[in-house]
Amino acid sequence: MNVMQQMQETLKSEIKQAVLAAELASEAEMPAIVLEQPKDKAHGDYATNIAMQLARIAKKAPRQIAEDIVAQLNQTTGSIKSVDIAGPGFINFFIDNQYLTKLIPTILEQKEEYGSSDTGKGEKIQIEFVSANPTGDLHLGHARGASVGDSMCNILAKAGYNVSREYYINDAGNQINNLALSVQARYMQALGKEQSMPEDGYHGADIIGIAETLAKEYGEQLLEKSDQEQQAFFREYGLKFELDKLAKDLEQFRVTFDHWFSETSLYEENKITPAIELLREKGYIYEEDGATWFRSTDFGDDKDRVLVKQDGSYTYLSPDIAYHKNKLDRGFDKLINIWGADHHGYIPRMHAAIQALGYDADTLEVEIIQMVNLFENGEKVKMSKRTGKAVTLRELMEEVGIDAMRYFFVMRSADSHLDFDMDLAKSQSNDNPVYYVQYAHARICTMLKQAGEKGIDFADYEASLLQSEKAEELMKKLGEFTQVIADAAINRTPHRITQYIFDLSANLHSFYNAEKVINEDNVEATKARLALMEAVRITLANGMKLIGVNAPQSM
RNA sequence: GUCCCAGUAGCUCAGCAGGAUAGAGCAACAGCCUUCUAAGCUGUGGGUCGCAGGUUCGAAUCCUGCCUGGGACGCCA
Repeated sequence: MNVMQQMQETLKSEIKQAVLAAELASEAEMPAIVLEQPKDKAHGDYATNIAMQLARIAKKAPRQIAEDIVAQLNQTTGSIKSVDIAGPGFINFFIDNQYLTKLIPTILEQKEEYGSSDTGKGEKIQIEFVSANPTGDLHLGHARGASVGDSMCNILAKAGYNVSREYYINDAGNQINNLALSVQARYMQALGKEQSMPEDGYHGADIIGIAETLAKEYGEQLLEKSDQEQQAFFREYGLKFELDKLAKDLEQFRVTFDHWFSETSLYEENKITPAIELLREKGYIYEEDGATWFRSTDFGDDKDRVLVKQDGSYTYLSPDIAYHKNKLDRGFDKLINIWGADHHGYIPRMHAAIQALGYDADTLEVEIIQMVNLFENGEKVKMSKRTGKAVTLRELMEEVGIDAMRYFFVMRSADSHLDFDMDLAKSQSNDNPVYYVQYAHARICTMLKQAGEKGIDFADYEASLLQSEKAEELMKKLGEFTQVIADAAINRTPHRITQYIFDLSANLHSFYNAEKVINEDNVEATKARLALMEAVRITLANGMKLIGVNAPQSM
């Protein structure tokens, strides 16, 4: 807890004591004390609506209640400068913000650790994200999922959760057979032979690339194998190629995983049938029309779901249930799946499965990432995985740059559709918000460097010299960082981090324009300002790291 | 037909475990570089928070219905 949070806690407990002392409510009736930061400075540094909340309990007019509270308030603690009653009954607190200067040594000392908290209390959370089929290139939607997922992991870890990142490899279904057939067809074509693509084949350029490599390396050798052997070969080769490429692209995108979990392993280790049998023992399974059904309607699903088809093969749901059972068996307190919006209809049956396995529905949390629309030259770019003409993650990284992409994909709330404006993301201009933030960081680096060149060492500084309004605003913003991360973690809203670093950057730029940091005629004040700058730099860098954006020394 | 998401300034979006005069960026307009990077700053204008009810001292925020846009509703994955 930093000084700002301590300050707020002190204030809350003072308010509570005053309410009790005024006999307005008993301990049991006491509502949660809400402190907010008013938008208007005339309403003080903090305000509470407690008087309105108590109106019904105390059966008095809010303004009268507010007066009773203020009369009982111990104003000598908590740096309270003055207290006002305003509006319908708000109590406004004006604080002596000198206490904020204590933040600076804290931040300089904690460095990369600043912003951490134990909010999560070590809760074991597994986050599964991306999990794109290894049948082609990652596209725009995956890129958003990867950005949001990775940022969420970083944020939760920083807020004290024990996070495990996982990628589920769909390497067992029909799509992999199609992959093998597609590679085979392209291989034949590469050898100059007439061969049409399978009906649900993958038309991406990457498949053509695989085939050309194979044609070059093996010539017509592979045709000597039996059709079955060829299938197996193309399947394995294609899968390995696609997986390596996925991992490499994601790593370049600054997204890594603790575990890559193979669907095939569920088959190989015979995990699926036992999972179904477990549900059968619990009475959630029945046979009908030659198929095996899961009675998911017991848990609010629209209809029951088939687990084993008439032909004896599993539906997709079966390995998924086995997979989630496996996750739970690994001892996670909570599972978070990050899915594209097109899979949201799958949520009720998955929640049903979790409950049928004997867990609370909210043990599994599904975060839905809404669709991304790509705009170029003011026009919407149509995407199609079938024709392979979708814009890929790799192309975007080359064309747009990773920093801008990572920033853009988390800057909106995940449940809003995102319009990705290529021209804006590419533009090296002040229209591009990622530069605004990076520029703030680079500006500070320049100042620190120049101070160093002038021989100014701010190891010993007196933070209390920071008394200007702009400096105070900056420090206030710095103090919010830990709580912002905690809120972003609890609410699973990584976009709050982009908002925060944008706001902090705005404060920095404003400060920069209002005050000259390095003034050799006043070395003591200069040192204090340099320490503040370093604190801002650390906080900005920590924030950018959470969303996978680089913090440049210069621009 | 059922379900999910969205509808807030000209545009793109925050705000939504209820709070005071609803915010930001872009666009428009007016200013600020002999001074640490102007990729910056300062200011102005701009809103029936989709519509209609309801709950409340108080609703953009919660509830109900409706309208519009997007998506999902397979013994596909």
